Amino acid sequence: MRQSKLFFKTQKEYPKDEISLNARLLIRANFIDKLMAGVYSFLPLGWRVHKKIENIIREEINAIAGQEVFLPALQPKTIWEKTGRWDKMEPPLFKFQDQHEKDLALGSTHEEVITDLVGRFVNSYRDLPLYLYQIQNKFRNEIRSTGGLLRVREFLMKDLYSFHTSSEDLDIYYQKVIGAYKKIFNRCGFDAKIAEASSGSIGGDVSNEFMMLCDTGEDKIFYCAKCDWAINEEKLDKKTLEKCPTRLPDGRECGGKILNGQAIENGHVFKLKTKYSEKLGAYFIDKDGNRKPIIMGCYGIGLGRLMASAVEAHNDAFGIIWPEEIAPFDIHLLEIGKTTKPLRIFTEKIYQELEKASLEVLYDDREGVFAGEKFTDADLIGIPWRLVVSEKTHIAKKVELKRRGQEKTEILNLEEAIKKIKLKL
RNA sequence: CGGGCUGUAGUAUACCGGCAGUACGCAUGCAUGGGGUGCAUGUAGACCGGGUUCAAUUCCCGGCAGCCCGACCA
Repeated sequence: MRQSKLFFKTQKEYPKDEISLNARLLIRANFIDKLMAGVYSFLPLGWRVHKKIENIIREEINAIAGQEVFLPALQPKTIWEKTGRWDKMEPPLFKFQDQHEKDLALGSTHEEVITDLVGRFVNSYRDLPLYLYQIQNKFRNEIRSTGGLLRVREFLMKDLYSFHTSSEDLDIYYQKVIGAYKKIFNRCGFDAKIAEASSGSIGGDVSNEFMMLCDTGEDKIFYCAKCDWAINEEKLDKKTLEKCPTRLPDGRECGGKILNGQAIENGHVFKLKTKYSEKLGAYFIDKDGNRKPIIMGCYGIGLGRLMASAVEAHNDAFGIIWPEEIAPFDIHLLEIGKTTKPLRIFTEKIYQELEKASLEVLYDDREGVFAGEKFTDADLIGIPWRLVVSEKTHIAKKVELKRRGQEKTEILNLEEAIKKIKLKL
């Protein structure tokens, strides 16, 4: 992508009135734009990051047999009344009426819709288990939006729903989802702690939150220094914890030291059991001919929040430092100094070679922009590798390679640089 | 929703009860070309409504909007 053509303009100042680090960086670096409190546009750079997160999630959920669907955001009051959540979810349910004064809601979550759907299609134990997910906009009439992208009123969520014939089968799949989630969060650049949590308005008796340690997080957790076990403070009814209670595969206790800190909740998984299936009439006939409610689980990840968390976790005084897998591009190619024809030909060739090597390149080909501004922009945007070309390197037939967040600059030829980048990627 | 703070060019800000200033941006020109370059010219602004006053961007009231604290939230 040629930067001169990119719909994008970094700002010289941080936005006033934004305290939240992710909002300050993402707005200033022009990844997102705020339309109103808790409602943001994703601009080309930001949308690329968002898409990468989306694809990572899709890959990992497909890998555990998830089938992607797309459910409506516009939902009738009737199904919400069946579960008793029409009144209970206000807020955060957005409610309004259509032309015919029929009550509607914008989906803040999709248990009702999916359970209604599955209930009408699943009749037999032979149809189960079933794993359906979507990546779709959720609308939440939050009392207050906070922390930039951390808590917004409209956002894309990956929500997966599983349907089983038994609790045992749910338990097995629940663990599979936890495994997939670990991979997703690792690929997005951080280790998540898996916290025992309370279920809130979603319900069910067991739930786990995927927590990223971060001083600006809204939740306080107690976590193990050795493994990924944790517990949300709200779940910890005053009993003190000294050692990690997790059972290792060999049956011993983990016994790791317990620490505490603030964390951001990036995902939440629930064992719903039959809470929704009973109310919405989602039953199946088992092997012995008995009619039983379907056993359910549900599993959510907020994509924008995940993106914000990555920014909160990876930055320095100069800007964002994207983890490789979710960076908007692999390489930021800068041509600096006065643009002369021979230099431009040299840089264009490098740009082509990089793309030929299947690398994603943002090419700062802007003319008349000073080196300092290009460097400052590059640091702010935070693409993992910076490749600089100038009259100096042109004469030497070399490029300068620097990794965002590290001091060292290397001067080498293009083939060596590509090799190096590919090894790290 | 309750509490607190705040609304001045695209952005960040200054001053003021009496014609609204600066920096960046943007446009044009010349110079320049390795960490937001220099000079010149131009461009663009008081959230909305009411009140007090000879006069309101400034003071008062009401809206609206933003941020922050509270709310079992992906």
